[in-house]
Amino acid sequence: MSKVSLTKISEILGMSKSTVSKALNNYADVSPGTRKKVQDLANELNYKPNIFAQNLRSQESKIIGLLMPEIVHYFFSTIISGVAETAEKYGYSVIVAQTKDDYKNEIKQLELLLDKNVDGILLSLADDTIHFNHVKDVINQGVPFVLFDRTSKLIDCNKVVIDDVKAAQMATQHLIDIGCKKIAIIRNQLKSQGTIDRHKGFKKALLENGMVYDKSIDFEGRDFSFSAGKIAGNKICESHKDVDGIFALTDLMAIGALEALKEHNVAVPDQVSVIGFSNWFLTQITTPHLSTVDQPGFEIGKAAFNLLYQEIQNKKNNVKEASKTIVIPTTVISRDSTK
Amino acid sequence: MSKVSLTKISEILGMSKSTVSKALNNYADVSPGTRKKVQDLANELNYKPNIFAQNLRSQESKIIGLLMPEIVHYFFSTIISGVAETAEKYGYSVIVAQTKDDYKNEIKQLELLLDKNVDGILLSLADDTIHFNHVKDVINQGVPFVLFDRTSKLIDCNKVVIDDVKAAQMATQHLIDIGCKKIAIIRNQLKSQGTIDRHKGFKKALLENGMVYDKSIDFEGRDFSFSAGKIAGNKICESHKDVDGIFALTDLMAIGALEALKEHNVAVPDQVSVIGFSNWFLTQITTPHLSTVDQPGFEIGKAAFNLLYQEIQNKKNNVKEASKTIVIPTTVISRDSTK
DNA sequence: ATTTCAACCGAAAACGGTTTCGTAAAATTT
DNA sequence: AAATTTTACGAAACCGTTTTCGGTTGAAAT
Repeated sequence: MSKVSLTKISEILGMSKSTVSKALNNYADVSPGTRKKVQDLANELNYKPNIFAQNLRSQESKIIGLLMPEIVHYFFSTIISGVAETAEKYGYSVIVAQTKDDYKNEIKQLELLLDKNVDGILLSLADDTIHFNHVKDVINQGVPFVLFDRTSKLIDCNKVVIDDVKAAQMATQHLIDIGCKKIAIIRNQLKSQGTIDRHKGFKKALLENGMVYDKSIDFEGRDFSFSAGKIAGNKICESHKDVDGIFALTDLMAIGALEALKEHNVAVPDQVSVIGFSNWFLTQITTPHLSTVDQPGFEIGKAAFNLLYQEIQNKKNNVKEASKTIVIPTTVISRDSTK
Repeated sequence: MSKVSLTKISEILGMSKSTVSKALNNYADVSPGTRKKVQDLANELNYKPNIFAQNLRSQESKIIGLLMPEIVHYFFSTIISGVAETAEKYGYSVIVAQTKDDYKNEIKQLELLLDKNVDGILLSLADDTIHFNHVKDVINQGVPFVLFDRTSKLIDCNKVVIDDVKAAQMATQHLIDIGCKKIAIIRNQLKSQGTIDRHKGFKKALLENGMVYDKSIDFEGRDFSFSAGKIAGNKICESHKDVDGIFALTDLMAIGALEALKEHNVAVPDQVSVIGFSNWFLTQITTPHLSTVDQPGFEIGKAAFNLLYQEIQNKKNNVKEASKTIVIPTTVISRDSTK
């Protein structure tokens, strides 16, 4: 409990704290004898340098901030995991915070992170964020900063994303490949870039395969939820019996549709194939197990930290680099809901 | 970008940094005139006190560490959320780390948190942690410390838990109340305290209702997984057709059992009722929706932080308090898998 | 006119390290 | 033996705050 400091050690040994510091940090200008004396005593007293003092001197905390829409969310929790594990390798710790998809809160949480003097910030934008001054301010202050997943073209900075267009296209292509002739899409309002791009990818796949995009089986839910998926599923069962494939923009919507199909005694995948998006854990335990597109959160988190780390190094070395965007590849995972 | 410090402000205004500091911190011995001058300039220059210097002075970081077995885990993610939201109210941030249920890693992560000089630590023990010296060391160092969920009687400190015995008893009682006469239990090895207690609660409910505990329908899986639950479910369908109720110690096992029942065309809940444990999100979207016991992670996290905060205050004020254990109430949630 | 007492401000220590620079002693070269 | 270099150490500045403790004013009280 009795905090042992550099000064204390120097007093015990009767030398200056400069020498003690140098002995512990393996400076060349300290004799082997004194070095050993210092290190032995330091070990004996279980000396740990006071990190607050080190922070003050170096002006860095070795802590980064990770801010995202939700913590209780499979995808984002895999991102936390990826960021934390990667950060640890470089001696960094991660402060985690959530915006609850609220613009005002995003501003506040960003402020809180800056107040802690984190060495850098990783952010996934809130859904209703349409002004970006708070983000640009952070960047202009010179704080290393990386956007991931929910990004914006209006912000010039390093980013980590997936190719939603391509991913959605691949998912749709998968349905086509297994023989689906009439494919419905279940989605949210075309607000966020991700939704827009997935929708685009869906239509692209249809086009490239000479199929027509039919607006009447393009279902727009009020959100990304299970119940929104179920409502759409019900409509399909009731009014569009010729649909033999469903692409839902989220796993949750897909599972909602699955339940609707079950209740209408529509066999999956025999009568209708269903594919979701994200590869949440729960897709492995539905009946039938849900085909989906893997959106690798761990990899995204890992890449985001690595980019941020680069920025931190660049800042130290006073080098400027142009912003880049890393695209993490996605893969279609075929399970029992498509065949 | 040009960092504006107290000293800089004092130089511009031609006064001492003591006065500037006092003006900003509303000390009494500074005249209204100078106070205004200082505050105006501080606002104009967008002055933010350097938190590293403050940390060094106060020897506190306003950051706590949250260490738990897994991050990608519904229950634990709700705990992160509860801790983070509560901590924010008191100006604290939360560093999140995971042990991956590994004893060695637990030691390492604990060390890393201490190295960051966090003001306190919240820990949920790894499954294979059976020696507690690393934990006791932390406590003996005087670091505010609270155990939650996975705790140990061998560690004397503040704790936040649920009453597993009672919760399991209530779950079993629910099955009994709806008319189940032969209730199987699906569980893991009786290793962790949680498992032991839930098993105890199960037997207690049977006893209190004059029912016999039948060892042949007590299924021990190799872990808490979906597949372990499914294996048990299969055995029930094949060799114990008289079973009309299943209590699984985790939701995942319950859902595995559900799948097995489905594949054997056993109707849930008409022929067999199933109840799980934890109220993971996915219980709301299975078919049928799974009855379960709510294990309120958010509340647990909230209570854990509040306890830790008390400890931090007590440490500042040099008061010692006896350790206490807070028990967060659980409730049975009846859905479609029991009736 | 002297004492008393607020009111206001600043010097300096403290928090605990790191790092630059100067210098004395020892070792080496002329 | 003198000049030069190397080795080993310490003084002191610095990072940016907070806070104690005096001290200097001016106004009020005697």
